[in-house]
Amino acid sequence: MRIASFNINGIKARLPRLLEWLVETRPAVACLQEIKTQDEGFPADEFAAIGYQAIWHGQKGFNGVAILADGTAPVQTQRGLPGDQEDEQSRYLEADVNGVRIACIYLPNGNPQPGPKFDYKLAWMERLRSHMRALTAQELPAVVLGDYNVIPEDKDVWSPRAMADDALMQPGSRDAYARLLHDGWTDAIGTLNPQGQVWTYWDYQAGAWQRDHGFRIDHALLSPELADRLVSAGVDKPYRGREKASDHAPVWIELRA
DNA sequence: ATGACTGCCTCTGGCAGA
Repeated sequence: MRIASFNINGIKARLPRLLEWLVETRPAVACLQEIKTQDEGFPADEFAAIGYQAIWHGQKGFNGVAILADGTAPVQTQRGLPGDQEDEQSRYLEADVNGVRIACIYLPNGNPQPGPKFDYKLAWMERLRSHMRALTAQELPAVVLGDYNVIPEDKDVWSPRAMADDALMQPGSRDAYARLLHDGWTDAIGTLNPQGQVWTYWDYQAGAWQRDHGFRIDHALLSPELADRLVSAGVDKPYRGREKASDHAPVWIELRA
């Protein structure tokens, strides 16, 4: 069973690329981030035409997440991250698919830091941790995957020096991410690539793709119940090099049965 | 070098992204 995540940076602009990727790699589940559309604009029919059913949480202009499942309807278990009634940003969606709890996240970027956007990021990460602890308490086979907007360690970025002031790799961001791992969650791609140097994002600017100036910010965290079933994990890197590509590449995990 | 690109909604320039 393959479960994938793709920050698509605009579902309208990216639809042909997205459909192509689904047909070519055929994940059982695909989590999408940055759909950048209101609920009414979500192209559910286009996905149904290639055999995927979907749930989504849109927002006008930016953010927005969705969960697609091959040949079955995702059963929604949560829409929006709990813990703050005031938070109206669409960054969290959760569903059960084939006995696995799937949480699709688009964690706040946090730049510029310091500042209110960074404070929001850290507060969001605290809320995420609380909710993930609730998931592990239920002893569910669960995966929380998506764009975490955190570079976990220096080996996960082409140049720690160039990125030193970025919100993605501040100690506060990294510590909050490390706490999730300490709680018992397994970083699938990180665990299978201990040497680092695996990227999931390359900036549009400054020839970052051509120079392979990337970093790893899209992650799949597995609950203890699911970690035992991990077979492999990876990045669909070539999709970053196609025409009209997203600035992220898709990431995926493969689970036993 | 206060650089570089892309998408969105549109006050077609300003914001957001990372």
